Amino acid sequence: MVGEPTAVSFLPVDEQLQILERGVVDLVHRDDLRRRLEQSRTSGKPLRVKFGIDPSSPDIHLGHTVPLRKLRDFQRLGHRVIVLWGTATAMVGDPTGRNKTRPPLTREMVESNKQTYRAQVGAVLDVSNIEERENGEWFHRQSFMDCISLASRYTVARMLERDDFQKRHREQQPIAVHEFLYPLLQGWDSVELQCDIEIGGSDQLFNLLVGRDLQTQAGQTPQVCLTMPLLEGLDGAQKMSKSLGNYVGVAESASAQFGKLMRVPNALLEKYFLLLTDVPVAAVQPLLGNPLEAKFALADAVVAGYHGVEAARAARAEYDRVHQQGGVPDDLPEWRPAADTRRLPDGRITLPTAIAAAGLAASSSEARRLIQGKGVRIDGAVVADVNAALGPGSYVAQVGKARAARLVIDG
RNA sequence: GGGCGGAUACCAAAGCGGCCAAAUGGACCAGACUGUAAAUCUGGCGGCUCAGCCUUCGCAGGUUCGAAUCCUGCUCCGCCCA
Repeated sequence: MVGEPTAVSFLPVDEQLQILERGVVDLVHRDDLRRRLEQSRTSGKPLRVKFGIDPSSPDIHLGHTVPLRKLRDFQRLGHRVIVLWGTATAMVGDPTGRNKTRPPLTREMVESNKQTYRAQVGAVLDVSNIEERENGEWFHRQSFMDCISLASRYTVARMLERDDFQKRHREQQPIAVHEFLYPLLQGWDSVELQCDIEIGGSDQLFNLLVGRDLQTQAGQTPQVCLTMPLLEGLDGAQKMSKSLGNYVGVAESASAQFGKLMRVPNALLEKYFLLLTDVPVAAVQPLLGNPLEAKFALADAVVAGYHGVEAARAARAEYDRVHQQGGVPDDLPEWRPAADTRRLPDGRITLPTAIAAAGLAASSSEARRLIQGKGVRIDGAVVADVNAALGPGSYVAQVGKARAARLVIDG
């Protein structure tokens, strides 16, 4: 989705504030933000709003879009969005929320992650109208003595104020010295970029606040810090993350996104509406009375944002057919036996072999167990026989309600 | 630098010479129920050409008819003292 043309003149401050405060967790300080908005409106000068992205993983999901959407709000209101690629900081590794030291990334990994990331950020922001920077610009050319100088601006006691450091310290988990440096690096970015505002996840508050201190020391007006909630994933418990498998990817197909959003726990519906859609708060409440309908509305809104209204409609129709009428999904992945696929003497392929080879099960042993557990259907009929085998032909194989493929076996 | 203790499957954690592919809980998968989700119940949860066979209990050797369990060395981790 692409933003509307940049506003020529700014909206009244109260209207801007109303939009900007949606979903926000921390705002340090609200009065500062108001003052800055007033100044920018008077002077006609947009605010500089920074968001740092450490390209430490290659894909972005709906959890990442929460702060990105906030940036988009700023962008649409005519402010200057700065996406700061943490090419240097990604190699240090943000200790936030970690209970152990992050493994360092190589420069190559960082660069390739950045490329994929960048393409996906465009799904939320108008990337033709942002300022892109890298903190490698300054950190890669600074000397060790610069680093010492930066480190001297903050005390150990202040670093230890952080919950996660405190916890690790108390539990006698290791904290590497460079981890103390991370917040300083992030804060220094704000000095270099002369930010008016920095946005981050709510776990980033400490890092954002360090930026204020460093800016003050550097003679700049300290930035406004604005944090957004962390979004729980589909399991309803943990933060959305790729490694936990509880995510909805920005780059996923419309039907995949739709199906996943229909699996969001009811308890999270309101939060998802607030953070992932533009549906007015007042309009959300009445929807929640009927969780199923609300969920359809949510999935519609989100999928339409990434794939368009038509695709969302089609995804919904498909969902209806597949999940509510037990049908078969569109766009079945097609599997054909490879040359080395094991066959019976008569040329047939056993079902467990085919199911596993087609990627519907992790192994033929698992496929076998699934069959025994009545979890496998061929052309809509449950297969009970572990020793079933497929001759030439085309079959629709389904495992559970989510996995399906078309098996095409030649003679 | 000194003194202890530990490394078991995705995670946590039993086992301490055969009855161990390895208890139990969580996560996860499938089934029943449910127009979503949740709850509940059932089954599964190393691999294979699967009533049998093969590979696993930090790594490498050794003792034994037989080892996750005993011995030796190595690596890593935690605790306590300095």
